[in-house]
Amino acid sequence: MVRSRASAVTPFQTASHDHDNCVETALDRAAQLCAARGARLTELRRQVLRLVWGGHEPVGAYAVLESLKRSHPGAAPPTVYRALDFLIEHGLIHRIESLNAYVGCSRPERPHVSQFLICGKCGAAAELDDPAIARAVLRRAAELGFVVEQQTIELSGLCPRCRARPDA
Amino acid sequence: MVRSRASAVTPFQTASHDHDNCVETALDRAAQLCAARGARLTELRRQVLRLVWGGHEPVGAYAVLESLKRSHPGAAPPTVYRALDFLIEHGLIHRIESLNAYVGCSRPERPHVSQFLICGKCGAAAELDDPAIARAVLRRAAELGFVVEQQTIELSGLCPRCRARPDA
DNA sequence: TCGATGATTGTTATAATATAACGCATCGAG
DNA sequence: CTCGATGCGTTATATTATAACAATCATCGA
Ligand SMILES: [Zn+2]
Ligand SMILES: [Zn+2]
Ligand SMILES: [Zn+2]
Ligand SMILES: [Zn+2]
Repeated sequence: MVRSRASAVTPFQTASHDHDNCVETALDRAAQLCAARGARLTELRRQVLRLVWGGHEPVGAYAVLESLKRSHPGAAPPTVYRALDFLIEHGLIHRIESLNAYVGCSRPERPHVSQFLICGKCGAAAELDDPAIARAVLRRAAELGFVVEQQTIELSGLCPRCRARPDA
Repeated sequence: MVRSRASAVTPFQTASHDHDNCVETALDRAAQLCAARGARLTELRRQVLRLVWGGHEPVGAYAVLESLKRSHPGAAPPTVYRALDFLIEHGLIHRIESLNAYVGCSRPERPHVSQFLICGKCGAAAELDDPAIARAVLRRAAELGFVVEQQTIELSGLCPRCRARPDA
């Protein structure tokens, strides 16, 4: 049996996770990517991206809006939705359909399909890029003559940490 | 290699599909299932189920409401949502998260996980019950110590029939 | 049969999520 | 500079879903 490489650890964050650094890294990568593509990561979009990256839990558009108003008093729903649209188009965040919420993308360098594990207890969402799942899905679709354009794969349940602690 | 049985044809409907019969069968099965479980498939719930089964395209709650009003003038949003909740609880319909819409379940006899192929052109949704996909998903989750409670797997794209016709 | 009980439905209001439409500002190419 | 495209402000509205409480109905034991 082939062993996973060291990088294939849990995609859920551990207690020692340095999230401030995590967010700064994500913002820097976003700036680089947008520059490379000629896309404008304006200050507004950057702030929305930072707010979506506030944690590893998906966050709703109106929650982003409330936070954004602190630094940007005139913000209204279109302000946020337009920024979210931009960030999604450029693969910097993903939309979680089953929650009507948004979460930062962990590998924005290139477009990809991903799968999400979403903990119902702590709210954390882990992004997977599992070739076996993608392969199984595409294989079956191909057998049926269906051309897949977009995949929404969201698994809700209990993450390892919440499973370990019986309650909270 | 193991060959699929004859029943494993495309889950998309063909031109010869007798949908009136399809709906009646679904309603009869629903009645039987509810009777066996001691659940009450009231006339209201039965009508909502019939409306959701109006086609093999997922249908929104407010579209159901508009249709329902013809036979049930006093209907309001809670009327529909409560019926939809009942039907989902008993596995008679599924909710499509990526569309905020509802579609009849093709195999309501027992609870199951399913995957949906949704055509962006004609709107049809086909329900799969592919063990390979389910296995790949559960396997990866288990490796990560994640307990899966619910699966949302929705693939949008182009169905075989729409792919065949270049345009419409 | 009667009435207690829980399930179902009626009704009104409101919450939560998302988009339409239009105008102004800004930026960069030519 | 001027034009055209993009970004953003602003107001209003669309779409999806739920809260809360009253009225009615079904069922079943006393
Ligand atoms: Zn982090
Ligand atoms: Zn049919
Ligand atoms: Zn089903
Ligand atoms: Zn189609």
